[in-house]
Amino acid sequence: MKQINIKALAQELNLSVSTISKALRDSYEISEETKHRVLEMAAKLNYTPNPYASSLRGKKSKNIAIVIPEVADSFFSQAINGIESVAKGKGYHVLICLTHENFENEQAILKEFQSGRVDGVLMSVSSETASGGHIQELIAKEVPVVFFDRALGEVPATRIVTDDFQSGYKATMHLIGQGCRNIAFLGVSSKLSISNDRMAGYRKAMEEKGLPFREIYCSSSPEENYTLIKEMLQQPDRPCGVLASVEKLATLVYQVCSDLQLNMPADVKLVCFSNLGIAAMLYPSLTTVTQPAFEMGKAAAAALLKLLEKKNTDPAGLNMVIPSELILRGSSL
Amino acid sequence: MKQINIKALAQELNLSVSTISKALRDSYEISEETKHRVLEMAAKLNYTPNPYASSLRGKKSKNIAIVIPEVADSFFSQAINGIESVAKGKGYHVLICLTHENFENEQAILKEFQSGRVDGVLMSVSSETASGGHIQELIAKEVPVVFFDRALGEVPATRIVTDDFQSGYKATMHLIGQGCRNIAFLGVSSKLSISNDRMAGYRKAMEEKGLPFREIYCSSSPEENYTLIKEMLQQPDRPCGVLASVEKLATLVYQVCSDLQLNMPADVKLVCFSNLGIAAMLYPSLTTVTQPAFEMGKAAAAALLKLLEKKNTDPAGLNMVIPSELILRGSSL
DNA sequence: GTGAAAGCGCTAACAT
DNA sequence: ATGTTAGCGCTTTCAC
Repeated sequence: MKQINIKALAQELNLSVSTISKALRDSYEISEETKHRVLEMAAKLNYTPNPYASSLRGKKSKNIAIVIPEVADSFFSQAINGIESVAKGKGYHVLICLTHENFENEQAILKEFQSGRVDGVLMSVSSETASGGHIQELIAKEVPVVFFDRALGEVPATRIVTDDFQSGYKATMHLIGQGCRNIAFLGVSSKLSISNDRMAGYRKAMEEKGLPFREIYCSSSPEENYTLIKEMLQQPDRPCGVLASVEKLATLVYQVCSDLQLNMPADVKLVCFSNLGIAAMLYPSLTTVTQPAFEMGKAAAAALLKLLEKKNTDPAGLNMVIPSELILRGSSL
Repeated sequence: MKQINIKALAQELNLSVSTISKALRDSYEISEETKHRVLEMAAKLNYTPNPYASSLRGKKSKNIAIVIPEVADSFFSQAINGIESVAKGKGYHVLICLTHENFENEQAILKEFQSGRVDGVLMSVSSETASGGHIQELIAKEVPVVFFDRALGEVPATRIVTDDFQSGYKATMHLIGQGCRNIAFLGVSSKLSISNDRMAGYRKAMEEKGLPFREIYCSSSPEENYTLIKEMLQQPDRPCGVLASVEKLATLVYQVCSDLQLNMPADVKLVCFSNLGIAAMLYPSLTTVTQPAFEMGKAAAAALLKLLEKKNTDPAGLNMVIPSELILRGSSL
């Protein structure tokens, strides 16, 4: 890297480094004419400020991190776009870090952030994350953390979520309305907020109708999950309705049904929390609880930037709930 | 950010900062015992080195960037995982930057990288990218660039691609074999290597069989593309076979067929370059040219790290082609 | 085997 | 309105 720096600019213009620095930052102390000359020369020499130097100096990196389990998920990829759209406007850079649903990875990433690499963190916890020590530790080092979608109850921080409970309830009621009495809930992990809230909604609906619960916790291994779901659908009293809490599980239900020659929706009706654009083109088309992914991303980023911009007041953070939408399609009709 | 630094460690242990620094980097100059003490104290105080300070000092950031059009694409999300898997092993951090298929965005991102923010760049150019000045400029500043999938011909750099020409040929031959004579090719942009190579394969096949070309260039606007595809499929001599060069276009074909009440595969047969895991569950299931996304990501990252690690010899870079696989499914049978 | 000191590029007091 | 200077935290000679 050969790099033009402020010193080079200063020499070129016969000015001091501080004048250049101030001019570049549009300080009121500098005359318009000088600013102009500096900007011109900077453009001419193709000057790009060294972000490490100013981060080191200013203790602000203008970087924020998105910590999520996976990028190959319709919800997360849309949420990323929402986050990006607001971060970019405020001059922040976005680091995307993947935990692969693994707690150790998540810990390592957050540990790394204690170094000051990022000014703040937006996160959706991994399905293995049961405790929030690593998050608390980061917050203690004054790096603000905002949860979106998957929050951790024990950590007092701003959280932008959707109405998981309500959606779980509505989705279940829909399946019951379609004649299902034996309905299974496919959860991701007993630790995960979204999974639990969605399940609580499911339970409420089942309870109201006097129907028995049937809950299956899946792991982060597709192979294991495939087996779990297959076993479930091979039983004599197999469920006729399935509510899948995440996209990856719905895909497996399709696969298992195909392999077992079960007919959707005749034999098995399926509803899934998903933002898949091609849900309508699946066979059968997939009934989804579609989350406001882009909006959630935007809201989360806005909340984080607010925390970064001003000394915030609210210690526990705000709590925002954006509703999801149940979109009925062939898999449950 | 309150942060434990080397100085604090030094005071705590009654050693000098340089000794600490050397101990942490496992220098041969430092006694085993001291190293041990330092490491212990570092762990105890939860020390995390300030990456900005060492980047500033060492002129190496240990960051690499992935510059891609979108993250909501099966190929890219798999490639990211491949890249990550090798970067992590070598202690590199990965920045994911999205161009949204926009040339100005791409320029701005690469310009930014002239600052030394990253040590190297892995990229798949946007569909609007026609010239490589911005890339050349970055390379001139000694930031190595490696292309994966979408390369730019005019820029001499390492490129990891798949056999686009061959795959385009094979896919077209398959459609012809299924009885299609009127086959349309949906390209992304006349500028894009992958689009052109895939199209060249298509042309070769069509030429061999004496069939007329029918090529449509799509934009980056889904709405425009929908209209384009709809118009194409509404014509009296509508194609009975379609080869889509990217995933996003295939989705639109499904949509248009559904809206126009056209039957796939009876009325329209479709083949698409895509890595969608749920291709088999679409209706009809989608015949795909599936790329070795993960492997390409790994290979690209490995190539970049090699460039970073040693003063490389090869100025034009290496050229690696990993073959794709044509997977026949319902949409073309 | 350990320490002192210079300096990476930038910013912000504090002069002038 | 412009310049001087001290340091952000780290690495790396060079000395001891």
